[in-house]
Amino acid sequence: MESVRKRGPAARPVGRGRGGARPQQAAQKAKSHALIVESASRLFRERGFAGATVDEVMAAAGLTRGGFYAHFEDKVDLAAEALAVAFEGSIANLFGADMPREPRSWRERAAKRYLTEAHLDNTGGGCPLPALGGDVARAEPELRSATEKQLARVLAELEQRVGGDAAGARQRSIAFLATCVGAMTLARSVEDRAVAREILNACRRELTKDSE
Amino acid sequence: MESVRKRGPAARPVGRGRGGARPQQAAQKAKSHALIVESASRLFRERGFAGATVDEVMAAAGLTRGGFYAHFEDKVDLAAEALAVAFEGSIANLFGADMPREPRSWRERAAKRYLTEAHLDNTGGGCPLPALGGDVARAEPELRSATEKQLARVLAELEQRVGGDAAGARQRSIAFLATCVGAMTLARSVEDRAVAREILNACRRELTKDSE
DNA sequence: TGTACATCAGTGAACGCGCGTTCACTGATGTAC
DNA sequence: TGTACATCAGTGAACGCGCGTTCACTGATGTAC
Repeated sequence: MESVRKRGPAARPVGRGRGGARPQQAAQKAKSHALIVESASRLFRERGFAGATVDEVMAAAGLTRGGFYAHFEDKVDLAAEALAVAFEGSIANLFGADMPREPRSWRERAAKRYLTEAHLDNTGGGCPLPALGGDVARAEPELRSATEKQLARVLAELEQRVGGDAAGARQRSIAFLATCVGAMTLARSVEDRAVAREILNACRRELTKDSE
Repeated sequence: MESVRKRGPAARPVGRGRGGARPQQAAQKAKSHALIVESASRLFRERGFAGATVDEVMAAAGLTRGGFYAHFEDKVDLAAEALAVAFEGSIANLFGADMPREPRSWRERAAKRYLTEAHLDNTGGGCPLPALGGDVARAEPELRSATEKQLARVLAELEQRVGGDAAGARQRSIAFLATCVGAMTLARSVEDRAVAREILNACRRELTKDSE
């Protein structure tokens, strides 16, 4: 994970001699692929990129290790896809159709959803930023580029929801997200549940107070 | 690092037969000990607990691997000490005698110091919370207890500096710290320097704006 | 229609490597007599 | 004062283990003729 990656065209030699398309097999493979990525997305968030092994990810997807490299160039490649899937879930959770559109209501609902004990305990299914931000910071540039792209999406959505004067919307969006991510990071870094709760509650109140 | 630790009294058998104290040797050992912890503190922040090996830490301290277990029970033990040293530095940096005592000035100086490119690039010498928060969250409980203790110190200092009405001081302190930690986490998670800078600047402005 | 055959997702043993940890040893220090 | 000896910080080879990755193989699928 730390080391440089051997490159190469990885030329998938699809020289099918006579046969036509094999949609059945392709569909099966796509299904397995998605299963592997979902398993990885959860396991990586729970244990970090280095803490979850290729073996464990494949086993969680009901497969064996050997098949892995027919799906991914290497573990970093998997990490990039797993990260994207994790962001997808987070974005759907915070900006889905079930969320209010009025800024003040949205902020309250979003902060209540994010800064909660359920999320604290659900690292594997939660926001990838507190779960993997530290890992991404020291990983391959490709993972930071992937994160950057997803972060831009999150911020674009946020700008349409935070409310307040339009001029400061982007600044407030960034700070809102930073506070959420920092709060979860801090809350998960302490052992005492009461302290964790206090951190989450303090930030929730601060993010939904009137002046904001 | 993930596994449970073998316990045991680790009874250092100091049954000195005839000799008295050996202050020279003890002093030498203490010096080495401090060197190892400082090297670890930097390397762990840079690469994570799993990313820096016992070998590398000892080499950085000018020693060889074998001596390690005369200083520490295991790698987790080292991590706990390294974490404490990192917090010490961060606390000195934000609450030292060279910082203003007036709340508004302090906030400006603190945010300017923390949310800066120099800090962004200095993971190994910077705040342990964005650098190791994610690692601590999934590490041994002992590391979370250590973090909790240090966090309490940071918050106690913060409460005396953030300003505003006394009733909300703790809440504002927690949110202030969360925003700082989240901002650095986000900024380090993207590849484009301009984006990182925007994140840091947005949070700095938000934390020092008038209404706060 | 039947059959030979090409394809390919997935298997599982094996590889090389690096990690945390152990342990018999070394050499400098300084005390006891 | 001199010398034998106990102490102990640090050395470096070795250990067992688990990781990411490779590769020859299997068995199901479905096409070509």
